[in-house]
Amino acid sequence: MGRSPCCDESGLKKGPWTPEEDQKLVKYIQKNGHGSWRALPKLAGLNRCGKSCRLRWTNYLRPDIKRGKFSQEEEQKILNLHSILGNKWSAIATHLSGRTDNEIKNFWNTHLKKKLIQMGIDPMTHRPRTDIFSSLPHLIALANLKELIETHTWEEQAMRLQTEAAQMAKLQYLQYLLQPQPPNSMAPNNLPNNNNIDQITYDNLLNSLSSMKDGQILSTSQFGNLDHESIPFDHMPDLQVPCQYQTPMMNKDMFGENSSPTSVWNIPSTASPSPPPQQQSGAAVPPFTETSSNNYMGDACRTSSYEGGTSSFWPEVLLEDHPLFHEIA
DNA sequence: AACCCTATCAACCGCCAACGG
DNA sequence: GCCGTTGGCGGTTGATAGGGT
Repeated sequence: MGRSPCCDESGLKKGPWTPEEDQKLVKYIQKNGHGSWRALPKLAGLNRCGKSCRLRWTNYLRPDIKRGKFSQEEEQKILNLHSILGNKWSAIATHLSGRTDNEIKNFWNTHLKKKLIQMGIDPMTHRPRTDIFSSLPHLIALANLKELIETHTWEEQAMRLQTEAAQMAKLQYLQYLLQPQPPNSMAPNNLPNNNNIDQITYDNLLNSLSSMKDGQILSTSQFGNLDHESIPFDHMPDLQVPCQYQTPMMNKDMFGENSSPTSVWNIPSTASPSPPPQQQSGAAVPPFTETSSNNYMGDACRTSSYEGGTSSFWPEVLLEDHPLFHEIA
């Protein structure tokens, strides 16, 4: 047993492909199909290894490849899929027609990963980060706030502080909504009896996330579509108490119109545990169940028991917990 | 203009599973 | 069942472009 020797063979060309080489490869495959990749280079008159030819074809020359910038819709889809599938780039690519796994991987590593980190969300678990670095943007904002105090009136400071607090609350709410939760979740008694956190709201949240520019720190305007009409901000303080919800395991546009029932984000209106979501036949991804949760999310989902419906999460640092907050206030 | 730094992405590397003799 | 071959995948690298100083 051993690695394929094809790439170790000396004398074969490496590095960027020339237009002539591309032409040879395309011409050959269009005429004969690729067949055995190992045999192809010789047959096509290329001084390359089969692996290099395969990669060039699948990542660049294939006629069905879509090039150019990723759309907001694609970006949102990648975020959704990555939260479920992790770094399974080829699996993610199957849901984005015309995009290669390599392209998606690059896009993730250069854009989306950074964006999530900026938001204080762990790009691997899609959950709020609790380490010191995750709070950096907030601390910087607070530092800026402190600086403002020295140059502004008390009224101006108070107004500014209020805005910052609202911003933090919204950030927390966003993070809370993005928090992966297990099945059989309990609804907190103190939330309104409605289903406001549904697919549309979730889509809005992800749109907010997607529309952020690289390096941008959250601003209140980023949540423009999350107002009192669409989400229960009146209950924001309650979000710090232990509570659970079912989470969306997939977005409706991920698998087309017939997505799994788990694509709807339900907040049960009673305190009784809700049944686990049922899987629809043909769903590309299994429903979120305790036994399969390892494949989806982080440890918390895997290890928690939800029979009794009681658990806690959200180890988020509150704005008022920060020493600077009191110093300013 | 020259240099440096950063972002981007095509291409490579190494590992692994599937397959067939 | 063993072993070699092959294709596929995810991680990483390095060339290049573009922006900033």
